[in-house]
Amino acid sequence: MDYKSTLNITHTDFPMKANLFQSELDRLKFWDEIGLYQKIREKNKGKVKYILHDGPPFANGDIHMGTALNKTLKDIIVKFMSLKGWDAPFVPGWDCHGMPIEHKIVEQLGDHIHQLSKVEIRQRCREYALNYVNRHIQQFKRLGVFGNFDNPYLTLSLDYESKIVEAFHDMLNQGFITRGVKPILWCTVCHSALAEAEVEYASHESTAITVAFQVKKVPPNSLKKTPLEFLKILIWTTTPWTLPANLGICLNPKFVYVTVKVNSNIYIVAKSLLNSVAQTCQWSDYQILEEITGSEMEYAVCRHPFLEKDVLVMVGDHVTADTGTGCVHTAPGHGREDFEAGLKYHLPIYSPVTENGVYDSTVEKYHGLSIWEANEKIIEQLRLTGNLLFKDKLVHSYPHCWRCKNPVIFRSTTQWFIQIEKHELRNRCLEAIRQVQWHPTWGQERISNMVQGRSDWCISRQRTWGVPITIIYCQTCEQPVIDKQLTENILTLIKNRGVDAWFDIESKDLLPLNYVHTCGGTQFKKENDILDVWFESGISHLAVLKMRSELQWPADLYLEGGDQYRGWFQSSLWIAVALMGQAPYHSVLTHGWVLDAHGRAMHKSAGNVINPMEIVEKFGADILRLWVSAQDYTEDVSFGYEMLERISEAYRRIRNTFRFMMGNLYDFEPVHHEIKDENQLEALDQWALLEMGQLLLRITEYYEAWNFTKIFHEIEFFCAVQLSARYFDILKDRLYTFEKDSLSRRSAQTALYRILKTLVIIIAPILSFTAEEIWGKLPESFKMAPSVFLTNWPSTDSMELLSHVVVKDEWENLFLLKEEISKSIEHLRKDKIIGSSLQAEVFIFCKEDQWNQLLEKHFQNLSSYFLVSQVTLSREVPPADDVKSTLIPKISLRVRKTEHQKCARCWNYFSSVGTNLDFSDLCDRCIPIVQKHSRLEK
RNA sequence: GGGCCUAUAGCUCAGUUGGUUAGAGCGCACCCCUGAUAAGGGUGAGGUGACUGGUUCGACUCCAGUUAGGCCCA
Repeated sequence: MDYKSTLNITHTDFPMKANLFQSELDRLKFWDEIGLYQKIREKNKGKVKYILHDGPPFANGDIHMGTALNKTLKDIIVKFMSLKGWDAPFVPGWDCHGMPIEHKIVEQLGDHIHQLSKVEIRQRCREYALNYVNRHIQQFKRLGVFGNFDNPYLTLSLDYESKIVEAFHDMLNQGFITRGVKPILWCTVCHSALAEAEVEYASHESTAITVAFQVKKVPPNSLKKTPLEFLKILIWTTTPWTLPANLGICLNPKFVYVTVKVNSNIYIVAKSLLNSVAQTCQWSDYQILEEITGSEMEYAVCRHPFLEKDVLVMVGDHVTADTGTGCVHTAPGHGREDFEAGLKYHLPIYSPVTENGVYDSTVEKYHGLSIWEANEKIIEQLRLTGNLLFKDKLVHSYPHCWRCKNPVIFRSTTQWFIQIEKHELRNRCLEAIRQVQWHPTWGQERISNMVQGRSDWCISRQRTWGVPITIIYCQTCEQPVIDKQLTENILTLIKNRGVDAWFDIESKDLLPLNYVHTCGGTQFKKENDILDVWFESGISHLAVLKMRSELQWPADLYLEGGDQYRGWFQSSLWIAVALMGQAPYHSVLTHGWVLDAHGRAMHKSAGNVINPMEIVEKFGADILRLWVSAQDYTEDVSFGYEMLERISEAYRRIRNTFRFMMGNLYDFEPVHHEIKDENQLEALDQWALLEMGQLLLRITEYYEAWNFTKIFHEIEFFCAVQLSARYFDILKDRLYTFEKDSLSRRSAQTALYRILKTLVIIIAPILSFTAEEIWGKLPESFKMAPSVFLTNWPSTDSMELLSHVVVKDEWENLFLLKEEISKSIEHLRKDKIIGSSLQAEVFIFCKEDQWNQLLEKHFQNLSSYFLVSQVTLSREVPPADDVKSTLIPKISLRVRKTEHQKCARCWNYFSSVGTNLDFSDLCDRCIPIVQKHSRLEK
């Protein structure tokens, strides 16, 4: 007879196979329909705010793995805080201005660009940026990210732009912002400044020369054995045309230099480069006179090789010993490192080259001559003065203009700067850094070093797509006009018409009527430059946190990749400390880079780039989210398909665990069946609920500590070991074969019901789609809200009672013993004596009181806990030859095949099977149930 | 070249202040079950702790260096 119909077999329409890609779309639709984000806002209205301020990604291209990691981490935190009862709004943002977008548009337009006005070009850029903002929004939503996507913050919005202009003028008026000069990449053919991304490196032939600078003066006590009158420092350069702008020579402070006698001359070169210099200059015979370190030569003075001026000897770590002489010709107006050295030694940033690449009047000798033509003349001049030691052609990689393909130069131009030392700004930033919680803690050291070491922040860019630097100059004296009314007019203009208005308006329309500058000038012009985009994003805390009523300043948390120590963390900090006197964040959390399976960075050229949307399509967003949670994101994280397989396995295990619980609760009505008094629950169910409660406590802590990896492992362990292997396996007998409405079965269901409801909420911040899918499948009587995200974090009320009733050590011991029994049974199985463990009968020999107390306490249930036919306890010493050894020293075990018959209904091997003549294939536990069942059928 | 970071089983991670035989889950192998079934259970095999040297009675843990990799600079 088939007794299956008399069992309580699981039933659920929650599918085992997730088919995430499709089912996630249904969840998205559901969230959209009920307006979930707004509902969460309403639910937590009035609660304490928790502000995670989103750093704006650049509105270009599709999102990459790093963006996916970043937004998912933020989303997990925001969802957890919301469930925990904080008012945690999330306003996503985008960085919309900047060179890459402008570059794309300029490329698209080609020559047509000359027919368009600045405002028209800007309109194209705006459309381009907005298009990508929309793409990003779709992609973030697809990842399951919750936020105010209907009203994000955009750096190109009118509100935001006017806040940028306002902040700029605030800082200008407080003296933080000033003009200065700085060398930048410059194309002398296009007459324009270039960004690093706008140069192409190509092969170029230069003339490399070795030049001698006569030493005039050395620091006291530096050189003792070398006569000064013949002493020269040798430099090597591939840009002879920069020699007129030379103001110094840099040595490496740590290098050892030598003075070398060659015929009647004495030269200084780095010791390690002496051989190569001697070879290059073809010295047949030379003699080392003395050694000296670079730092000992600091502040020596040399004579320029062909101009009437002295130049300074400096030291810098940028000086290398791979080529040249170890002594570096330094023209602060024509190179980045030269510029830095010039600033350090207070040299002028001298750049005597005009925008079309000819010398200005300060270089009398070559005035009006192109720098390319001057190269030969300068070499000739050096030869005449006897300071040219060697000349050669050198083919090397050199920057060229991306548009006209001509070689570019470094040339100094007037730029706007934030003065790092003004009003103690640097020190105040360093102090503000100490007030912030940095995670990981080394972040504090990292950003402090950067803040400590950086030079003035150049905030001007010679581009079109950005927020203009709203300054008016007097054409007579070339000075910026500082006037209160002017500033107000500018701010009003921008607030009303946006920054595009700046490009249309005449400067006289902004100035008071008949304005005369202090110098007497009456003609004015507008600044053409725009602001660095880092300045724009750096004011987001002012433009967003301070301006939106649902947010607040400062933020509780900034969470970005480690590259933002240099970027947004810092730009935001400088501006906040300057204008607000403190950091714009209480805490900063950073994550690492997403690398490929081999730990290499993802690059298009390496062909190892993985697109997160592809992963979503193939595996589902929840798999990606689970992957995020499994990683220790404080370091770089690897992404590979083996790992994704592991993650999918874990996902299936978690999903099936839920499926089992749901399948066994099909006939459970909480109002009627839930056992409210924990004391009435069966011991095993009490244990399971205590485990659940303790897990809840730990997981809550881990969420609060942003330690999602631990959550992943805990959840996986709980599902695989605590529930599936331990609890459910024992429970099946009770759930399937006991009378439907028996107290024992309802006890098990009560536990499952509570575990299910707790677990579904605590996985929701990570497995958002699956949690919502489960929630949707729960009977209405199980839940008090339409979405899992509108519930509250589970309570731990029952914990106290349970922790008194349940002795965890007892259970750990029981499970340990079960493991030992399994090992013993494994031998019988290997010998083909039994198959299922239910066929085994166990004898436990133990003389130890504590163990016996424990075993006797649970004696009624031991066979069900151990999944065996029968357990016999004995205090006697077992016969030595018949005993399986065990890891528990005080206990010996003996297992053998049972002699009992298998009950056809519950599959247990009980002594009662076969004793009833009417039901010869059933045990005495099943008989009344079958009888009742058949009565009901009649 | 500089600042900061990383290196523990095939994968993801644990490892209290240096102290027995370095743990877990997954995967893998073998077995069982067939009433969670493209599921479930059991057992087992996997680690020169990147490498080298030092401190120590004792080092995965502390120190130095090397190698490989990452971010940001230069």
